[in-house]
Amino acid sequence: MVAAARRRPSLGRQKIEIRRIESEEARQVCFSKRRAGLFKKASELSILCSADVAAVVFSPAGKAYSFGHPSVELLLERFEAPEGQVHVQGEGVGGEGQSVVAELNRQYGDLRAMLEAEKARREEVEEAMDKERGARSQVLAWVEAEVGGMEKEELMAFGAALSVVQHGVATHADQMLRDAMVLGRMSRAVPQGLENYYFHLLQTGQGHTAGAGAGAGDRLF
Amino acid sequence: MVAAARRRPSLGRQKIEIRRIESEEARQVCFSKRRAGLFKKASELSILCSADVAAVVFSPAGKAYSFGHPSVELLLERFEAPEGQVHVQGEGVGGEGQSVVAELNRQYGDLRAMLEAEKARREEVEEAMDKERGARSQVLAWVEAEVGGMEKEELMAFGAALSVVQHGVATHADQMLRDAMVLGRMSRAVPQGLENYYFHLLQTGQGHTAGAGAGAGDRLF
DNA sequence: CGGACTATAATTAGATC
DNA sequence: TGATCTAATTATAGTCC
Repeated sequence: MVAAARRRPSLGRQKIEIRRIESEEARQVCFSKRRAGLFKKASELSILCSADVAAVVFSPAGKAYSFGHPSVELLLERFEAPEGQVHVQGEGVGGEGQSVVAELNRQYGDLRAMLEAEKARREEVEEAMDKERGARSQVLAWVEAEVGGMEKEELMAFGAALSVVQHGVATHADQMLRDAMVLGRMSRAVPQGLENYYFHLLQTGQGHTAGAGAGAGDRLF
Repeated sequence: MVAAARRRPSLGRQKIEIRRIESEEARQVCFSKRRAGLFKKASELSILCSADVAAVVFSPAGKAYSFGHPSVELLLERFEAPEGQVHVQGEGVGGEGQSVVAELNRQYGDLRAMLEAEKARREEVEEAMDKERGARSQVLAWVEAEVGGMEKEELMAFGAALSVVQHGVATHADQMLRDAMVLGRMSRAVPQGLENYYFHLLQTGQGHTAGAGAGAGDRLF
């Protein structure tokens, strides 16, 4: 401490947003630290609560790291065990949606745990989202209007379908646009300002059957 | 202030040793809290570092919870493949996974992979379900979170797809639900938000298990 | 990449409703 | 069983080795 002004050793931990870290280096450092932290948490959980826990992590580079008690393989096997798979026996078209809903509810049961976790993150995201405007708010407004008139049953189906849609969008945005065009006669309610893009990108398209993925939810969805 | 000495509201967090919690009740509470925390950490890791992460937890009662990005099953498949991976098993009950973690961190050879191209990473997304408001707001909340992280291009596709979905739902809500159940085996495409915290509920032993979820075929729409 | 360090952001044990 | 609250324990972002 010779110099008069001693440089502060560190600013201490800084708050960061939960979004991809752009800096290659920082991302790598963070990966190492958090991976270790995750495994530690997993370990503590298994010990404190006598629970079996397995965690697998693939680094961006492709390396695989894992933690498992009793062993990853064993747990994964148990997890994949088809013994629990639900078999929607002959989707007896005769049944009414209601029974399906009931079945769904039963299946998801404790899925509520997930909502719990999501809630936490949602709050953070919500904040950052306030700044966003533009096309986003348009889509939202549109959805809000549409959803507003749906019945529970429809809402569940909608939610399920959204799950699938979202994934497709994130993965193949362009292709999605084309497919969507072909499949739907999107002549109807389309967020303003977005319709132009549809036509703009429309070219070819082979229709696909829409499949919905169930979202999640204790009793809805 | 009635009494002279006001009892302190709480002693605050207490330090605990990492060993099986004897109290049945305390153990259950701890399990819930830490399970949520673990999944959150897993989610953050996957987002911050664009890493693929999967975690499976079996409660002492036998229920299985899981988190996976992109999906547990997809990652498990990859994990099974004999690549240059390193895994460790924690001893959980009775052991201290701590040292194991340290060892794991050290274990890394120098294998690079080709998985890098596969990450269709996304940004932050979270969904919160306000049970108080009903399914409607849940769907909205999800969409809200989803849309917030999309790029313009994705947004366009999303908007396009939405109109199609909306139409389909309004017309065949029941059927869509059914399709969702049959098609979705809750594996591949668990969309963000629902995807990030995509928990799977299993019941070792009896009853049926959950398996549903999102995941239409390889392509959706 | 794994450690070490500092100061601060997050998590969560314990008790309550 | 879940949500809250308080206070203390942990996890870590940033930086250097």
